[in-house]
Amino acid sequence: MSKDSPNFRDLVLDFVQQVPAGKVATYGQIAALAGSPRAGRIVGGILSSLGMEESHIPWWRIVNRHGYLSIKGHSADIKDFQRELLLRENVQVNDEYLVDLRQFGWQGLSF
DNA sequence: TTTCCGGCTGATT
DNA sequence: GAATCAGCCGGAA
Repeated sequence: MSKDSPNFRDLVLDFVQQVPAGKVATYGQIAALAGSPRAGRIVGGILSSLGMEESHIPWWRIVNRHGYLSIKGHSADIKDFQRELLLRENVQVNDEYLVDLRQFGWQGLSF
């Protein structure tokens, strides 16, 4: 791997940080922006690997294509934590950990 | 180095 | 809408 070439990881993190508060983005969205529309799973893997250390990255604003908090985390309460963070940003999350992408989907970039 | 799995997505059936 | 297939890139074994 060349270190002078921007990896997917770096690009993904950069885009995730550009997600405005009160909005959520999908893995595919970020992946597409990073250059690979099918690499959504990589985005998930990256965010999970980051952990809370990279707190400057709003990983909690990343949900899957259905608006579901697909985060796996190391604890079963991680989703509840993410839900609270989103609710605090005026993002409605129901009991199923589902977000209404029609309303909060981040479509201010490619859409 | 190779191989396999995975927090996904889009297209097709 | 649900099920299936293939492609994407990274990390662990």
